[in-house]
Amino acid sequence: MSKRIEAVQSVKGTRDLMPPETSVWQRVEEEARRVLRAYAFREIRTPILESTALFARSVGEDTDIVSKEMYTFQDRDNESLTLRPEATASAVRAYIEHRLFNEGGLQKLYYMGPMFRRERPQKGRYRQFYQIGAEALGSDHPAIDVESMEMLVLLLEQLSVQEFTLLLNSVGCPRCRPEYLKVLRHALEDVRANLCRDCQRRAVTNPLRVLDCKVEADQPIIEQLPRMADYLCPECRQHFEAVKDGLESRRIDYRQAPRLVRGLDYYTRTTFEITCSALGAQNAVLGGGRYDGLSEMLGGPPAPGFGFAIGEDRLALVVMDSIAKQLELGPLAYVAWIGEAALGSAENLARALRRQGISVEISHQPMKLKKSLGTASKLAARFAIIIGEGELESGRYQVKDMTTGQQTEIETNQIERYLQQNSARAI
RNA sequence: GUGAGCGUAGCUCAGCUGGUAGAGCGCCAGACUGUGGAUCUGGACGUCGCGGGUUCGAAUCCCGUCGCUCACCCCA
Repeated sequence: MSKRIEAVQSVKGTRDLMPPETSVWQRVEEEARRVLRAYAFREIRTPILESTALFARSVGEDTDIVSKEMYTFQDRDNESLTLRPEATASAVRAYIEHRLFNEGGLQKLYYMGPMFRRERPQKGRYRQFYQIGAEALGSDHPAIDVESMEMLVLLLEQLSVQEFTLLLNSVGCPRCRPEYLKVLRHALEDVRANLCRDCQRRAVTNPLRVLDCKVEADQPIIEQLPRMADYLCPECRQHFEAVKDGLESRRIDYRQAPRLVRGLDYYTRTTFEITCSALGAQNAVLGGGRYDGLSEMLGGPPAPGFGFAIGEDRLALVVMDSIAKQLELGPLAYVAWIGEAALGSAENLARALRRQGISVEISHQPMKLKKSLGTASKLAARFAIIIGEGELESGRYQVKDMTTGQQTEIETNQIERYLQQNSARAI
């Protein structure tokens, strides 16, 4: 007996994006491109596959991402390759490789595409996920930080995202951060016993994480812990103040988040995140910050930078409810033909309209008119064009507006114009 | 990687303490042979996630496995 063949399914943590969801993604990407272009960012496309060393050196050997989440394999010539877990490293690598620093001034680049991290999937977290990111390289001016955040807030507004919070912090630089960590560790030793179980562990493994604890009972203790902001060196402090002033003068709401910690080693000074309550546990829609030493870590010249990544999966999730329905547009016209004699004329009309970029659907099989209109209705077509014996003879086709039920006879060569004029919406 | 919950028709789900499957929505057809969305009537559709075990008998109980969800962790 033959055994039933098991259906192959998508691999864990990856998924197919299907209509109507894809129309939300298209909307998000269109708007992102528009806003990025408005702020003079230009697109780059880097490989998804990179040398493992790139991420080890930039993101950091000891981070979770590098130490346990990367898809890494030996190529046939034994080179170690990795599916990118993020793209800032790639962007900076490309910046160095193509000597963009020789062009002087600021280089503003953006990218979008899939990233890979082998984590346990859950809502808003996938093994293949998508980011839209941008990097501004070649300046450490605080206005870069402010302008980027301004742009992101604009993007969210354009996408009608309602409830979001901008969280801001400074993680200092290689000069002042170690000093703070020492102080924090010391402070934690005294209060450790009173913290929750998780924090007792974090106090040793990753003291910064204690600051991010959500347990109610721990909050009073955490409040009392030393803050990075109080240990910034003069330069970092000045930068932080300038960023805050910039946001305030532009009327951009933010919340200072002394506990906001980012898990990548290359961050310096400004770090930020925008969260959305609608997302649940994985509530960060986007995040980023400054990385003034990254170029040098990757063998390039000094080139301070600021960048961010938007979690497209999460942003799409937030945008979904509000606009998914209104984005689902059917074809502008459905061609309903009656009888084999009308098929040729119907196909000619469909082709002519389609060549003008008008979205048209047509049946390749004979159907009763009733069924044709039912299909047009189901597809949410705006118009149905009816072509039968009478229409063939007169050369005037019936054009029915499916929203009003109104029907008009239109000269064949006038149909395109009629459709354009009588539809308020885009093709 | 750890812990918990869940996988039954295309979708949302019901199925009590084991007696080999049901509803709503959707789909198809007809009432209505060139006019859709409403109504009525009829119809099709299930590897009960997969594999094994217990049993006379398993969607139901047990074990394993895959997947999803939630939390931890981490981050986008």
